[in-house]
Amino acid sequence: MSNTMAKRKSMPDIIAEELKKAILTGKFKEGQALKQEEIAAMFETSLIPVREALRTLEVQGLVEFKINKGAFVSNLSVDEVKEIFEIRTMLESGAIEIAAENITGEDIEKAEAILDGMDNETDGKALSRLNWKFHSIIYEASNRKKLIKMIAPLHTNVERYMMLYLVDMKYHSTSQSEHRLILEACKNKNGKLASDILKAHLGLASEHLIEYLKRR
Amino acid sequence: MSNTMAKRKSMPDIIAEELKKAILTGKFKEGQALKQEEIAAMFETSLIPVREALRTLEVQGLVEFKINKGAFVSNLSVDEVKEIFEIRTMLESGAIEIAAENITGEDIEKAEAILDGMDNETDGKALSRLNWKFHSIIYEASNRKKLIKMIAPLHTNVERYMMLYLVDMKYHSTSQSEHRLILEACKNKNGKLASDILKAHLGLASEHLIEYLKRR
DNA sequence: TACAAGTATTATGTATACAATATAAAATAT
DNA sequence: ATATTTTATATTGTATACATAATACTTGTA
Repeated sequence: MSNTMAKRKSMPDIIAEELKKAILTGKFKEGQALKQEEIAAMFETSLIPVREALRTLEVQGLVEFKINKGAFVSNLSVDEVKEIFEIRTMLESGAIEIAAENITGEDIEKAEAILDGMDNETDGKALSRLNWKFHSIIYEASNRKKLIKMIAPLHTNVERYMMLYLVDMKYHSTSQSEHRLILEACKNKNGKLASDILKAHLGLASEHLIEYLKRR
Repeated sequence: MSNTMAKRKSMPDIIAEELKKAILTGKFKEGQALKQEEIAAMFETSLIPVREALRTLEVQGLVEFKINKGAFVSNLSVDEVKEIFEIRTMLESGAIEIAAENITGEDIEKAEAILDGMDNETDGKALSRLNWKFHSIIYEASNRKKLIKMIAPLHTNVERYMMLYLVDMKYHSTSQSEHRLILEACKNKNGKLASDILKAHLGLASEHLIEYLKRR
C-alpha cells in the first residue's frame, strides 16, 4: 500500500476519482470492461476498494454493473444525452437565479478573467475545463451545496462527448458572447434574465452536441 | 447464502434497497452507526456486499462514511431539507410540464383513484405512500427515466421527516384540492399551469415541514 | 468445413482471515 | 479524586483464498 495517502481521503474515494478522470478523458472508452484485478494492480490494492469505487461510479452513472459480468463504462444514447441536458437546464437555470442574488464583485472578476482566457484558447480539453470553471463560479455563488453536487455529475457525464466536438471551434464566439451576457445579467442582479440566457445557451449546446453525435 | 435470490438482483442491490427502507421507516435513526457485521448477519452474507450497498447509499445521500469509523445514517439540517425542496421544485415542475403533454386517459384515471383513496385515509405512513404514488404516476408520463431517478431519492430523503408530521392531517384537505387542480391541468394538457400549481404545492409542503422541524 | 458438446481458462463475487484504527476499561501517577 | 497513561476490546478496512458463473478453446462428429 505505497500510496499518496492524502490524509482525509479513503482508498475507494481515491480510486473512484481517478477512474472518473480516466473515463472522462477517454482513457477508458464507452462500453469497455473495467477489469477489477487490473485496476487493483494499478492502485496496488486488492479488489475490495476497487469494487466499492465502482459502486460509487455506478450510482453516478459513469459505470454499469452487469450481473456476474462485472463493471463497464456506461455509454449514453442520443436520447439520454438529450435528457441530461434537459435536467441540467432545470437545475442550472434554478441555480443561476439564486446565484444572481448573492454573487460578489470578486466572483464576477474571477469569471471575467476566465472568459478572457478562453478567448485565445484553442485546445478543446482546456476550453472544456475553463468553460466549466466559469459556470461553476456562478453556481457556487448560490451557496447550494447539494444542488451543485447534483449538477456536477451531469456535466461530467456529457463532458466526455463535449470534448470531442469542442475541438472544431465553430460555435466558440457565439458561446463566448452568451457567456458575457450571462455574466452581465448576474452583475445587474437580474436572475430571471441570466436564467433565460443560460437556458438558451444550454439549448444550443445540446443541439450541437446531439447533431454531432448523430453524425458519427 | 440461503437468500431470496430474486434472479435479476445482485446481493448489494438487495441490501441497499432493504437498508433504504429501514432508514426511511425510521428503523435506523439519524446518526445511528450502521454496523457492518450486524447487517451482514441480518442478510446472511459477509461484509463485502454490505459495504458495497453502503457505498451506494452514500452517493444517494442516505448514509455517510466517516473514515475508519464506518457508515452512519445521515441526518439533514433544516437548511438541507429546505434545499432539497428547492431542487425538487426545479425537477418536478420540469417533469410535470413534459408529462402534461404525454399523459394518457388511463394515467389520469389511476391518479384520480388514488386521490379518492386518500380522502378517507388517516394513517400518516399510508398517506405518504399514496401521495408519492399520485405524483409518480404523473412524472412517469414524462417518459424521462433519468429525471425520475433523480427525483425519487430526493423525495425519499425528506419522506422520513414528512411521515412524522403528516400524521396531524391539518393540511390534508388543502393538499388534496391542490392535487385535483394539478390533475385537472394535466388533463387539459396545460403543462405550464400544472407546473405552477405544483410549485405552490411543494412550497407549502416545504414551509410546513420546516416549521415542524424547527419546533421539535 | 461447419457445427455441437464438452473442457479449460478467465474473471467475477463472496467468505474468511488479519492488520490497523478507534473506543472503552483498567491501572497508575499526581 | 482527577487526570493520564496502559491495556483490552471491538470494529473497520483490506488482503488472500475460493467457489461460481461466463467466456474461450478444443475435440469429436456429421
